[in-house]
Amino acid sequence: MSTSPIRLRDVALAAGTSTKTASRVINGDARVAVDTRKRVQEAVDSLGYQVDLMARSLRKGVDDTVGIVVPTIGDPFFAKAIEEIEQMALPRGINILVASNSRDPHLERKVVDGLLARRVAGLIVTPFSTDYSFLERVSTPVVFLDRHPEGINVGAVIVDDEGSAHRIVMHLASFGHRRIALLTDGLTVKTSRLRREGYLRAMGELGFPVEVELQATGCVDAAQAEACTNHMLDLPVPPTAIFSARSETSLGVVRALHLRGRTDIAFVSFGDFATADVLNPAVTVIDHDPRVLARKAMEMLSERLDGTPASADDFVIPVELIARGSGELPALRAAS
Amino acid sequence: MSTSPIRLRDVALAAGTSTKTASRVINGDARVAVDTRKRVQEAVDSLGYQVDLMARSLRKGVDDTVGIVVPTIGDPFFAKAIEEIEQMALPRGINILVASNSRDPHLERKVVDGLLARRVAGLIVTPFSTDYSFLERVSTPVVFLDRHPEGINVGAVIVDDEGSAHRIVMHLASFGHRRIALLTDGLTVKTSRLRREGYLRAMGELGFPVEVELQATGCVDAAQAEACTNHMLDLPVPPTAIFSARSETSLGVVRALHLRGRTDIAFVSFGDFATADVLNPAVTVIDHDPRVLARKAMEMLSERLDGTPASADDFVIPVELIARGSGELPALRAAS
DNA sequence: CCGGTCACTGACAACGATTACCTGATGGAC
DNA sequence: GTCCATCAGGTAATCGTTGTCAGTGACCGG
Repeated sequence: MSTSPIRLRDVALAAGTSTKTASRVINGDARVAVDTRKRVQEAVDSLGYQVDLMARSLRKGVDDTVGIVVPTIGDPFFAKAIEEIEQMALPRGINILVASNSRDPHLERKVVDGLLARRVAGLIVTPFSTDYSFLERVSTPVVFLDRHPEGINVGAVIVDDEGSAHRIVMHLASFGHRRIALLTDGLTVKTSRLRREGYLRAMGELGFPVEVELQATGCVDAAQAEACTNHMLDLPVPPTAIFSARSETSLGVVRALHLRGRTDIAFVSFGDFATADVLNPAVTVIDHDPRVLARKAMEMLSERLDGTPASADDFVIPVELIARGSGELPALRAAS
Repeated sequence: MSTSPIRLRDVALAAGTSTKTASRVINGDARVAVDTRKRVQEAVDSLGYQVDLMARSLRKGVDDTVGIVVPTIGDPFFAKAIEEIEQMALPRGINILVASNSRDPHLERKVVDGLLARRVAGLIVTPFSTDYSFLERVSTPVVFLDRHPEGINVGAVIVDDEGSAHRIVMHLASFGHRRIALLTDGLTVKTSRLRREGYLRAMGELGFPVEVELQATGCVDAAQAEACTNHMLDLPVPPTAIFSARSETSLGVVRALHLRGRTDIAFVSFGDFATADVLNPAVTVIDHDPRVLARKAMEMLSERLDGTPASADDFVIPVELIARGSGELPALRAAS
């Protein structure tokens, strides 16, 4: 059933040349006589030869592969980022290795080490919380996505987390809200910390009281966000507005609000999601587009692969607040 | 900045053994003296040695890697499938290579060849429409996901597409619908064909007229599905119920229905999606869970890697119809 | 005391491609 | 006619690891 694999030497034999010449033809080296080139080409075609990429990579020292590390692959935000990167890599003949750190810093280190051991040409990482100083000893180019890494002085492709969060709160306040709740991922995640800082700064500037019970800072997934939202709605004096700091937690918030029929509560999501504009009211969001971030990250990695040295500066992707209705609901009931 | 990589020979040198013995220690070979093992271990730790997986793979002939080919990575259905597979592979030390065929049969062939050239240990493929007979000449184990492949007599992990589609139509009919519209992907996609067959069979059994204008069979993405839905709603006699054959097209249908305020139209989606149960009315779906399919596929691939021969039988994952409201709306206006 | 088994170890080749270096031929300049 | 530059192509080393096989002592039963 299975045919023995065809090696370069078989091609060379068939074409009546040495492996070196065959190699030259395959790699597009100009210094081969037209006639010889043709013979090799024919041999390649008729035998159906395919380069053994393992062998090539071993010899070259790097694999034509880019590793991507994200917290969870199934999260649509990261899935779209991966898709974008894969699309950009395809024409260059670069394959994509995906790995998740499962929100575990220890595992993250292992996963990154594993990819490095594979001699990937480059790495795109959404850092979770590890200390990344070990990467300074590594020559593999790494680009950080969505979060600035800790322990290493390398730039990342990010958005203005703090400023955007600040803006969301200001937006809600302009519609009369004072009791504004915050839902974030765990605070070990850098983006969560920054978005919370923006929230706190805005609340401070507005002179609004910052209440602990209005901050849910451990919402890892939609289910937890839903539980937290329900809990807040059950407070003696519930919030009149909710700011969800991640699109995945937003799904949980939406669920809670809709299932309880409390769509009168204002809501803004940091990050868009499917059906956000279909819900009633449609959800106001910060347009945090993973594709744009991913594209820039891959561009930077490509440059790095071509020799451009790493920059320590972050690249900040501008984002917009898309008002769709849920964020513009007024605070009907006089705030506490 | 970048240190020269540490090779096995460096470890062997430091431990005062041969590379072979060092290799034995690293691979957990029992036949090494305790003392020697310790010395090698220490050398590994102090030097920070990491196996060069390229070299190992070349030597072994296979790479500890599984390739996954899907139409689009960003589609939540496939993203979740990839996630599940990655999670299962992680403890086995297997890495995941993802590639999309971008809905292009020609590209699909190239992508698969590329992965094979990389000597992946195995492949999980959602076939798009290529003739897969070329895989019969290949010894790499392949498991097909979600769709039965053409041109090769190998089983796949699928659901009962035809039967489930039939069931959806029957369900809608039981609420008085006769003018039931169908939205599918292109008919070159096997699942689209089968789901349409189920639709046609049910319509035939019910004695309902099958109208061409109620079948949109080229809805590649949500945007096209939205356009098709709008077109159908503009018909002189619009459908009273819609059956969307993919969760991604369902997003487009939902969009059209909600933006036009036509949530009185019954709707069933083949495949669940985020916020499906939050919408008003909540969307009735066939619970076509990518994780379950992916888990089974990876289990089959694992067995294949351990030597179990391929089976020609499909493995059919049972699915359920989850009634949430949208599929149980009555056909108010007397059907044509 | 000898042959045999066992535990441990190392030298060497091999995986399949690329590449540094080299050879032989050609042809034009002088 | 000789010499050198240039081109085509070959030989062998190499990438880092592991499989094969051989070899060294130690220990055991007879």
